[in-house]
Amino acid sequence: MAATKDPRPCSIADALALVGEKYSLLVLREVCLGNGRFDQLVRNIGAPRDILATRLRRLVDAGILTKRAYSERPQRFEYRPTRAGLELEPVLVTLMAWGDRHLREDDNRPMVVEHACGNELLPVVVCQACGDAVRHEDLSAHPQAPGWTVAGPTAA
Amino acid sequence: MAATKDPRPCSIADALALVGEKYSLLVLREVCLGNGRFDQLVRNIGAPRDILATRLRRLVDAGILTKRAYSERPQRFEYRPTRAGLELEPVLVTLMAWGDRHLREDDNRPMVVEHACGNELLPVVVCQACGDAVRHEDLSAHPQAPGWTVAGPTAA
DNA sequence: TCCGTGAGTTGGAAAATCAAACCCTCCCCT
DNA sequence: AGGGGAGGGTTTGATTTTCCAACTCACGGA
Repeated sequence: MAATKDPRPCSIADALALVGEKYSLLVLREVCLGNGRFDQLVRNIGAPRDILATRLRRLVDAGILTKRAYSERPQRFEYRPTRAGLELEPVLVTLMAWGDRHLREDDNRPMVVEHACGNELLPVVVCQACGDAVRHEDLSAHPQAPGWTVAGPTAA
Repeated sequence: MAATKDPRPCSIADALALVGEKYSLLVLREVCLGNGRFDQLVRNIGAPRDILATRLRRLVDAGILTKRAYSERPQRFEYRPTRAGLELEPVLVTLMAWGDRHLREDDNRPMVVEHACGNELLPVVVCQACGDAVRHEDLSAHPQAPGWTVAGPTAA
């Protein structure tokens, strides 16, 4: 999976190296929903069991999931998100909202998420400093390391 | 790439079916930075040229990228994000922030993004209704379709 | 004419995925 | 004591993808 010669140091690439493989983010979805058992994951995700076992090992090694026994004798396990894993949930809900908007005609969404405030969750990515929603035109990229060149209006 | 029997209708899965293949989101990163030419993409992403060609076709077909000629005679092309593509940028910056926080010791980030407000962009995913940052404990999932079962505190 | 650039395509070896079957441990039923 | 689950994986062999290097084609410039 390692992009053998990615010349760009990049946290997006690094993050995707951990969670960008097929099924990994769906595993996280299920685990965040509380469906952390192997057979649940197989059924709900539709992944081959061997692949799923590989992904789970990777995610545990990466510190995104933990494996806990929910029963000794017989030993039975459950995967749960770590804090780092939970912090990927905003990525999931943002991706879900994008899919709802662009991949479906209005309002046959497969799932609605409710926020503690009582409203349906419509996730918006904002700038922490000013609170404004992030729009492409308002961003400019500043590479900190060699290997980067950016063109156009976002140039350093 | 299609998960042949995913029993869960899910916009996260659908979105990942389009942009979840290896390199696709890195293509979007580059294109959002203004580096939309084939050879730039090859160099900056480090992907095999044939795979990249396949990904670009898929992303154009999906309406996430467009292919424009920036020169006739000789014909030279450039890929640019569509509106739908630009709306994935919040996912990218959120993922980048996660990688910066969890995958690097403090402050050798490869790239800093500046927001129009003058501050460094720290993306936060908030609930549009109440403005609060999204935290796992505040969410509850409500499946709208058959095939879903959720366990635990987020149950329907 | 020869070289270089941009934008891919082609061919074959190497790696990852898939589906189905299998295994092991325990528990329950009789 | 035997048989039948369930849970949590591993094994096997066929199918797909990826990977890499080399190649193509169209131009433009020296």
